[in-house]
Amino acid sequence: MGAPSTTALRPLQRSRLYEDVGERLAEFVSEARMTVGDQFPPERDLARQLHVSRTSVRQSFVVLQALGFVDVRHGEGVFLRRTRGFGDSLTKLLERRRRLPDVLEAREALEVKLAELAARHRSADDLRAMNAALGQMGAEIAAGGVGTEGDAAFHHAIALAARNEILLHLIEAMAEVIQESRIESLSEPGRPLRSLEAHHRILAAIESGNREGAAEAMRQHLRVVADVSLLRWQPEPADDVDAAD
Amino acid sequence: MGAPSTTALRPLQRSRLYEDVGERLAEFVSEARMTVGDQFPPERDLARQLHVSRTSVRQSFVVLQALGFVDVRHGEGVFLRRTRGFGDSLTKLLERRRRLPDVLEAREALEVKLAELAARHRSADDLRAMNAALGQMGAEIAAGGVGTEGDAAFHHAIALAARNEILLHLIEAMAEVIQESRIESLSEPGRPLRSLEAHHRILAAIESGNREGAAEAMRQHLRVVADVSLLRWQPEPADDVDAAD
DNA sequence: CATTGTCAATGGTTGGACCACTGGACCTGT
DNA sequence: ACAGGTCCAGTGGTCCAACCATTGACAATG
Repeated sequence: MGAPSTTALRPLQRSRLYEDVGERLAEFVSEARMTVGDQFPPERDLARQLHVSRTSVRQSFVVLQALGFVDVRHGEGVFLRRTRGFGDSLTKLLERRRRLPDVLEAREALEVKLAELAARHRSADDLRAMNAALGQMGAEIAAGGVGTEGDAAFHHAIALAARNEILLHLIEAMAEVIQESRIESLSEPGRPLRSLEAHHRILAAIESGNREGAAEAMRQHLRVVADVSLLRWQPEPADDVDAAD
Repeated sequence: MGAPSTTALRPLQRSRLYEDVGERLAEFVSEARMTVGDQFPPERDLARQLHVSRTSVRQSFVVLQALGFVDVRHGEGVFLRRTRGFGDSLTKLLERRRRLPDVLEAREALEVKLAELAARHRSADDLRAMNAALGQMGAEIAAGGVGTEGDAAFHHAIALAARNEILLHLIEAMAEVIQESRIESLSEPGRPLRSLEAHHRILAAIESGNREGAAEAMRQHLRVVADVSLLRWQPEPADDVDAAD
């Protein structure tokens, strides 16, 4: 461990072949000016031209199909299904820190709606879960913690109470990034208690079935959270050139 | 075509092998009580037990990795990354018609926020695109059409103007299903013109930078659309038993 | 002209071979 | 004993060659 941390000796990471192939295919789509519905060259040709096995090409297409970018039809060929964001799946997008403002805005869009729906659909069990989460958060804070677990549990309970699988899926896809901003926010002095109070207001609105009130309480809460997160946030210099916009 | 339509002779459709393997793996995860971080059996073993080639098993894992469910580590093995919704990706969720209310609610959550952001960030180019879309929609209607293309172009232009890649990605993931409801809605007598008027109100708010007004105009517009769609909507009986809820 | 049969093109699957990486067992000199 | 190095079995990564299954077009047939 005594050696200086050099740039040259950083761990070299080899990407998987099918990932590289996927990138080339993305390049090809734009170079060849392909539009939705167009057909790709046969797998065998692509394999020959890229100097990889057909297996690797196929793995790429399997992934691209799973992500909804292409349409693989037995006996016909492979077809382009949508162009936008061919290279960046949601996961990849979320990995970039400099997207934090985007994430916070998206979170607000989803959670405000979730709170509104929760106020409409909440059951006795849902309310119990939310209460338990707040109890947990209080206990965490009393024990000297910042209450991240209780916080996460509360928001999750609301998402479940909203009874909307699509929204639940979307918010869960962003769970990891949201967790990061949550930790930042709750580490601010005085924040845990203030957040806990905001949560109680949200819960009260949901419990009484006040949809607009629940939505508004959630919006206020998230704006504060976002504000704190953004203060600590330093945008990274763009590591790639996405000139097109 | 004179033969009676029998149940037995319906076209049999084979799913892809790696999809079946994926389902088995999902079953395995729950049967084996696997939790996050646990390791899967080696690919070779799985291939032998499932009576498929190792290639097919690998294709499954490649897809599962792309969807974020597993972690494939060269030289080590394959590990479970998250349990939630192993079986149902967003795509699969969206394929189910009986989720229409969920889709419409999710759409409202996203598009209302997009309108608000568009009112803040719109450039001259954005406004031109929106105007062009409304022109196209008007032309379609004048030509006897219902204006679906112009409608789609308008909403897309707003999504672009919002300058939020995450939200853009989310709304695009739902583009297909939204298009279906769009067609239904605009097929209603008198709807195309009424929609066009609503669009003009939204555009006016965005153009003047009135964030709250843009959000509210969009909300009103979508509530009408949702209302009409829901009237025609017939929930399908559950085709699967998801008892857990 | 409609129907049927044939066939080339293309994706789907297989089994086996070999390479690359990881982690632990084992050896070795001190 | 211990630190260090070596070796090796296990595991994922890639390739190849062959064959199966499906599709669409075209020729042969009536």
